[in-house]
Amino acid sequence: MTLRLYDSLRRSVHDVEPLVPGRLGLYVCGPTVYGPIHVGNARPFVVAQTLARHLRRTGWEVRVVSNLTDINDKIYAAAQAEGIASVALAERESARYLDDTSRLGLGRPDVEPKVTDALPEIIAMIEGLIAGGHAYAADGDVYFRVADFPSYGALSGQRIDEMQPEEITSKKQAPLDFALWKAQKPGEDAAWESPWGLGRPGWHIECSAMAMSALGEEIDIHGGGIDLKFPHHENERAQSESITGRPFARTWLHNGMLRFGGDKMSKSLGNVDRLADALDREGAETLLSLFARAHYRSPLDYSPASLEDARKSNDRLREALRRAARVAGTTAPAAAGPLAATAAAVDARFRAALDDDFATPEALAALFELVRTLNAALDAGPADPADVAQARAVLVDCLDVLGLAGLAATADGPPAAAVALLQEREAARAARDFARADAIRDELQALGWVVQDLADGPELQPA
RNA sequence: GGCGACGUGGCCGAGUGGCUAGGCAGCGGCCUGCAAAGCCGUCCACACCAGUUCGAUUCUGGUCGUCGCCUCCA
Repeated sequence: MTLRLYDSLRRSVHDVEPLVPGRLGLYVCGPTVYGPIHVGNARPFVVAQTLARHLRRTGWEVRVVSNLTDINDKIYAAAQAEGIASVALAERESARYLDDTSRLGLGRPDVEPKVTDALPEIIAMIEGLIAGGHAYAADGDVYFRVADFPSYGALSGQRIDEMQPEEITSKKQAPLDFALWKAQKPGEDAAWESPWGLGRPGWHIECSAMAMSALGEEIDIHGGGIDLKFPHHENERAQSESITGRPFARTWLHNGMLRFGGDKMSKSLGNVDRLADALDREGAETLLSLFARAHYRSPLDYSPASLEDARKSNDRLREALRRAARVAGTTAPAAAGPLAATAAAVDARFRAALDDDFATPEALAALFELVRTLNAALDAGPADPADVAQARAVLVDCLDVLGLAGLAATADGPPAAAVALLQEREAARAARDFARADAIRDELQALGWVVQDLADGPELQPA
């Protein structure tokens, strides 16, 4: 099966043709670390990590690179507001970003470069741009000459003559020119040496430099939020292609925005839910399920109702896995029954859906088909344990791609007190004292355990 | 104002020129002491107006509306 992805530059879905057969390099723009990230910021991370999991499962060798921008105007501002050194603030927020995203349980990108570690590459690239006539130094600053890059605007669909840029700053030669290097300004407590004096890189150059450094001059896939398309990715493209004369990214991958209360979730609007808070409240699985429910390019509604839906669909998956585990035992996967056949078909459909522009909703639908078939088989009577084990294995395997394998985890058993109550309830039921039995069920509920009377006896599950 | 995306059933959310998306919720049934879980059946669609077509939710044009970008932004 061929991997197909939507390329923002070509504005269509196309077959992915890797630079090296069997291998894919993926660069995703990470955060500027000036404060805690919100749930929306997590979307590109989740898309990249889950896409990589799918690709690895289907035989690709994948290298994910995602940067931390730890030099930026906002970092100076935030540090000043707190009265601490900007370097200290960036380090603290970098660590916090790594902690927060790690809690999603999707692992880490293979490489996570920081701007502060990439100054030599950045400076070399700026020198190259100046040498090639694509950029010019001006009194400690360096600017990229946009007029020098004919296809500027092609990625974002902006036309240079239609753009209404801010008024020209004194050192720029043209309004659209953007900074590659900025001279240190008063109040900025950190600066780096360069051929143009003390200063720091502009916003866009670091991604070009770090992407090339980690993945080469041409990269397979470059991703990020769609709000980065302009100017960030447009500028990255201009810089990179000016210096190499080759396409920078073979596929530009952009995820849609998270909507919160009808608007894009963003720090500037203030309608944010911090990722750490959301993880505390909802847990990683609910958030990951929510992300998977919508196609990565679509806007995604983040609301109590959508979280509730995500939680409940996880419950359904968890319940099916639990039922299957009771029957499956430790049977070796040598199954060939009808359920195993369905499982195989669903696995194929799951992979095909993700290969087709990473259609997680369709992939999820395939899994629910297997859930329904599995439940029906379990309802129908004694099921072949090997078949059930096979179906369960496929479910777990597929869910793992989405970071949801934890739904198969067996919870810690109930405490002795709860077990005792359950036994008491069984005695009451045997005596047909249903009032007593129901009262005990309420007590168990209060302890956090739900009773289910199954065909082969009662079972306690975490509420 | 410019560029782009999109408008699907009670809600969320896929998809397709004629053939079941899926989840949640509702209704009926089975199972159950009851409940939960599950299964079966079922109601509720493709913003509006034209056009193309044997046939459009699916293509074309227009209208209205929503969202994103054009400034920091995942």
